[in-house]
Amino acid sequence: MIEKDSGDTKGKIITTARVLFADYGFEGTSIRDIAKAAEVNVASVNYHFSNKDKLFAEIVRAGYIECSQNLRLKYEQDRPNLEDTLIYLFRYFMNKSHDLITISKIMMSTQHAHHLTSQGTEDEFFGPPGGKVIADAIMNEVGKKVSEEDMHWALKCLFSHVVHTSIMYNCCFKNNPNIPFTTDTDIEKNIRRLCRVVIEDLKKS
Amino acid sequence: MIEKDSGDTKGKIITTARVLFADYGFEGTSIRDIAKAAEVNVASVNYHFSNKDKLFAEIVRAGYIECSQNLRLKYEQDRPNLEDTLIYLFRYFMNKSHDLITISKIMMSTQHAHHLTSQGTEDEFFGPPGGKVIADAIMNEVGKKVSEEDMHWALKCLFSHVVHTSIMYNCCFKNNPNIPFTTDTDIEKNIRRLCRVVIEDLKKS
DNA sequence: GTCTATAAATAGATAGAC
DNA sequence: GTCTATCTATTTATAGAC
Repeated sequence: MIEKDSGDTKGKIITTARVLFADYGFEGTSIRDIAKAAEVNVASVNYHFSNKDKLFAEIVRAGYIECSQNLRLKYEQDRPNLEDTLIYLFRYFMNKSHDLITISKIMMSTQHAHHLTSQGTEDEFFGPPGGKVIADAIMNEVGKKVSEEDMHWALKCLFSHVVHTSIMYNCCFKNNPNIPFTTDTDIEKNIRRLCRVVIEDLKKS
Repeated sequence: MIEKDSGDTKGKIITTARVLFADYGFEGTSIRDIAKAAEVNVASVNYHFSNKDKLFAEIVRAGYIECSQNLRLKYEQDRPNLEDTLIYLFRYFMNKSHDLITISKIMMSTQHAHHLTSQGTEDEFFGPPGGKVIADAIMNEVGKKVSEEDMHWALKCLFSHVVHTSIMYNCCFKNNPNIPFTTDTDIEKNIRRLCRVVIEDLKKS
C-alpha cells in the first residue's frame, strides 16, 4: 500500500517516483533522478526496494489496487447512479493521473506487461482499473437484465471515453486553455451525455 | 516520407526503429538495439540521421502525416459513410499500430511532446491523427447543421472509442483469445453500434 | 539507516581506415 | 557509405565506513 509522503525516506521515494515514472517512463527515469527529486540519497532507493524494477512493480501494483478499491468503496457507500460513478472515476483520474498514465504506458509495452498480470484484482480484463464497478452501475441503471454482449459494448464505450478523455485532459487540454470544449466542466457534460445515450440504447434492445 | 524496406540501410533503420520505439519507447530503445535488429552497422544510424533524436522525430512526423493523408485520401476517393470511415480508421490502426502507440506514448510524455506540435497538419488538436476526416464524415451523416458543441462531443466519443479499442486490441486482446467479445469482428460491430447511437442523438438535438 | 566511493555495464556519438 | 575502435557520459548496483 502506498503511504502518503510522511517525511520518511521510503515514502518520499514512492511519492516522487510515481510522478516521474508516469512522465518519463521507466527507462526515462533514473534512480538518480528519483533520489534527487525526492531529496534522498541515491543508495537509499536500492536499500529500500532492492532494485529499480521492484520499486516500479510496487508503484504499479499499489496504484492499480488503490484505484479499484477506492472506486468500489465510493460506489458501495454512496450508491451513485451511472453518470455520477463515471464522473467520480474521471475526477479520480484527474487527481491520480500519474497512475493512469503509467498503467496505460505499461499496457503498451510488451517489456513491462508482466507488471499488470496476475494482480489478483477483479479488473484484470478491463485494462486500466475500475471496470467492474462501472459494470455494476450499468446493470443497476438499466433495470432489466442486460445481455453479455450489450454489457461489453456499453462498458467499452463509457470506459474508453473516460480513460481517453482523462489522458487527453492531463496531457494536452489543461495546458492549452484555447482548445474549445475542453474544460473539466465541458468534459463532465460530455460524459453524462454519452451515459444517457448508451443507457437509452441498452433499454431499447 | 517513410519508404518501405527496400534493402537500403536507411529504409531498414526506419522500418525497424518504428516498431522498436513503439514497443520499448524512446529511452527503452538503444541505437545498438535498432542496428542489431535491422542488421546494419551501429554507426550507420548516426551517419544517416545525425542523432537518435532526429531519427525519432522523423519517424513520428512521417507516421502522423501518413495516417492523416491516408485517411483523407480514402475518404475523398470512396466517400464512405461514417461507420465505414471509422472501420477504415480502425483497420488502419491495426496495420500501423506502431505509429498509433508511439504517438500515444509521446502524448503522455512532457519530455517528447514537442515532437507532436507544429507538425503543420490539420489534426493538431485531436491528438492521434485522423480527426478532421471523421468530423467531415459526421457532418455528412447528420445532414443538417451540427452545432460546434455537438460536433465536439460526437468526435470525442467516436474517436476515443476507436483509438482506445485499437490500442487495447493490439496490446491485450489479440494475444488473449479467451476474453469475450474482443475479436476484430466484435470490435467492428461495437464501433458501428456506437456510430448509430451517436448520430441518432445528433439528429434529435 | 544513511552516506561516499566505486565497480561493471551500457549509452550516444565520433574519428578514421577502407 | 560502411566498418572498427574508442571517447565520454551515464546507468544500475554494491561494498564498506559511519
